[in-house]
Amino acid sequence: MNSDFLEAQRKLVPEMMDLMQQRYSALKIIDMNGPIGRRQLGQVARLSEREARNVLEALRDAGLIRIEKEGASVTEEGRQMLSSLRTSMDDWSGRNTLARYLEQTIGIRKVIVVPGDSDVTSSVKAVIGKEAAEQFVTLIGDGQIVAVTGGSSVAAIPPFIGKFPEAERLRFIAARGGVGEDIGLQANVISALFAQACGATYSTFYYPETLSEEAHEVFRKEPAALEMMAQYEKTDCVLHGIGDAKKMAAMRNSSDEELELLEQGKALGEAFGYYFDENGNVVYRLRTVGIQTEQLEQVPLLIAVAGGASKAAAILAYMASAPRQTILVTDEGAAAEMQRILRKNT
Amino acid sequence: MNSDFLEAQRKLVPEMMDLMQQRYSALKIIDMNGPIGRRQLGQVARLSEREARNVLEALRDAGLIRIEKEGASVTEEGRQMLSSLRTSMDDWSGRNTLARYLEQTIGIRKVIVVPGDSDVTSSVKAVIGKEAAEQFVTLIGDGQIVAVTGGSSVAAIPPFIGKFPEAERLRFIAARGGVGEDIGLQANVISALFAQACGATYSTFYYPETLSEEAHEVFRKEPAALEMMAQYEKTDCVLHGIGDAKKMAAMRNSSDEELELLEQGKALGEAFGYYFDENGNVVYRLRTVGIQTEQLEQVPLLIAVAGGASKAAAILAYMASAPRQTILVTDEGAAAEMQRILRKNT
DNA sequence: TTTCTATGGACAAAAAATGTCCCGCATATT
DNA sequence: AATATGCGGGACATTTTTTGTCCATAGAAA
Repeated sequence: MNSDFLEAQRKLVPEMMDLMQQRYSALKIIDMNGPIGRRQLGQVARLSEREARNVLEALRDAGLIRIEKEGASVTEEGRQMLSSLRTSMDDWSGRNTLARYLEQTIGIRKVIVVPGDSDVTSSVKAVIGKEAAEQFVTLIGDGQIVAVTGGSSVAAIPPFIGKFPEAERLRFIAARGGVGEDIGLQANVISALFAQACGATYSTFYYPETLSEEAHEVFRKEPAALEMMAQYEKTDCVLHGIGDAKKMAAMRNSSDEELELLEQGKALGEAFGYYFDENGNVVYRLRTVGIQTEQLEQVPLLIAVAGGASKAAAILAYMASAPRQTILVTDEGAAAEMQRILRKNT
Repeated sequence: MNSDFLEAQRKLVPEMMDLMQQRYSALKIIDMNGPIGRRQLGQVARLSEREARNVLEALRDAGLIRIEKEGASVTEEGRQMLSSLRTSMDDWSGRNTLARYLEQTIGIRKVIVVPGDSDVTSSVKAVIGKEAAEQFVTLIGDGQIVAVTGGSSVAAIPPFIGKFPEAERLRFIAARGGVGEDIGLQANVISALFAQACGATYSTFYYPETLSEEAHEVFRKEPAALEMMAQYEKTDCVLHGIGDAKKMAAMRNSSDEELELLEQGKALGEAFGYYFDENGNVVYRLRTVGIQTEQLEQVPLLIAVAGGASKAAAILAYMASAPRQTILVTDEGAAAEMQRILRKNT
């Protein structure tokens, strides 16, 4: 309940959250470090002298701290406030610091961490979808080409995309040819869902995967295939999921030699039909028409969507070589696990 | 729960609360008035064109409104936010607007409305006390004389006054001589409670009420009485309750002629031993040494404390002639009833 | 006593918010 | 069809606020 309220507030008055967190953490620091002075607080909380002073004065006016010659200390009321806000604030601000930690460590544009773990609570996927939808709508420009991949994570986005002004001039395409059986999660279908959700156009493209090498050669030169490959060159935005290498291979009924390759290459993550090892190296790729990793570098808006602790390793594998402009929307379960892995490896 | 959180927030980031309310009410207005423009919204919400513009842009960035050629309208997400915040915000902001309405209508410095009704929930008295204590501590200066009256409302304040720097140099006195039987609520005792709570000094003074007219004359010239009256001249702050005229008269075992006078004069409220009618006229006053209404005008800090719907009429009676610098701390029950009475009389 | 660190005052410089225009455009009205 | 109204958005000079920074001074500790 409280958490909902915080989320709602973050929407309504985003400026407030910074201030609130600043003051709350200052209060915490004052509580722990006994009487503390303005400059000292500034150092600990990474605030300039003036900022520290402002915070201090605000807290004093609120009656939360007492401010005397030997420094500032928390009043009884301040202590009550601290304990009454502890759970919800720490929860919220914990996810925030987690997100910033990942942004810096992975080295990508932005990480958004929603509460929960989609492995445990399935509804968390919808929250990820919602957040991703918001990023997409906010950042997408006019008249652009958007490539989407398959997977349930990406499929969770369209329900949260309403009609917006620029939408009509967008074109959604599948980032690759068809996957396996589960038709609900195919990239083709999902691009249609997107287009339908916001009133945009879309191109379908079906690429039979289980073909012989010769058939592939022929197919690649088909007008439809060439057209698709031209679109990939002009792609402005990619919305994609990240899969666990083993699960993906299993879902795709991969051949024994494929499995062998993945096993030997220690593949962990999968995205766009590429399999990545721990260090982001491509160890295998599906033979299909689709967007290429080199092309990704040129795409200005890249949104990766994946959640659940079980996907942490896969996400990290892909992120090791992901373009800097990537935005990752994930959940607390995956984010926490990613942090644990990263800390272990250092 | 949510309401608690808002209260906590009001303490932690008070600057933002009006911003939040501004945006929330703007969102409500946009929701109701269909597509509405910047200037029009400004008129309805009493915002300048620029302010309206800022609010509009903030709401747009939050994805809560859609802003098109024909004006701004609420998105689905905005509608959800609206309904999810409705109860808590309306509750909170309702009390706020109630407070401002009373400030303007009564014409006093400040009105604070706490949630609840002390007639119904007795713990609300403590909240009033807490809020009054905060006002007092914030606004009281150094080395001042504070006069307090009796009554359970004022008695609810001391528990929330901690020791603060200026406290040692304060002096608490009773605003009048003794009241009736209930010793727990006598002004003398309460001044002692205040002094004890914050480590200040206090003067006791006992004035026997049930004396003949001649005895009064003599008593008034006693050194102790004269000393007390001199203190009243120098009083810097008054903390007082407001009583219902009839109940007070009954509690005081008033004589038949007194009751007759109160009845004829249509006394509604009581404060400092003065009885007031609907228009704030003094219809009767107790024969006792105490602070005078004329002196009140000179007192810079006046805090009136009273709650419960049943006291609404009494509060209004006193407030009709209360000095402008008065701060009233009351509860929702009383405030709502006061508003009803005021609206009926216009 | 000396030294250290604290607060609070002060103030110029920088940054942000505000009021107030105008423009082009769509829609409603005459 | 012509006109008027109300819309968003750009622009800009002018406040108003915030920020960085210095200094004076007062307790606490050494």
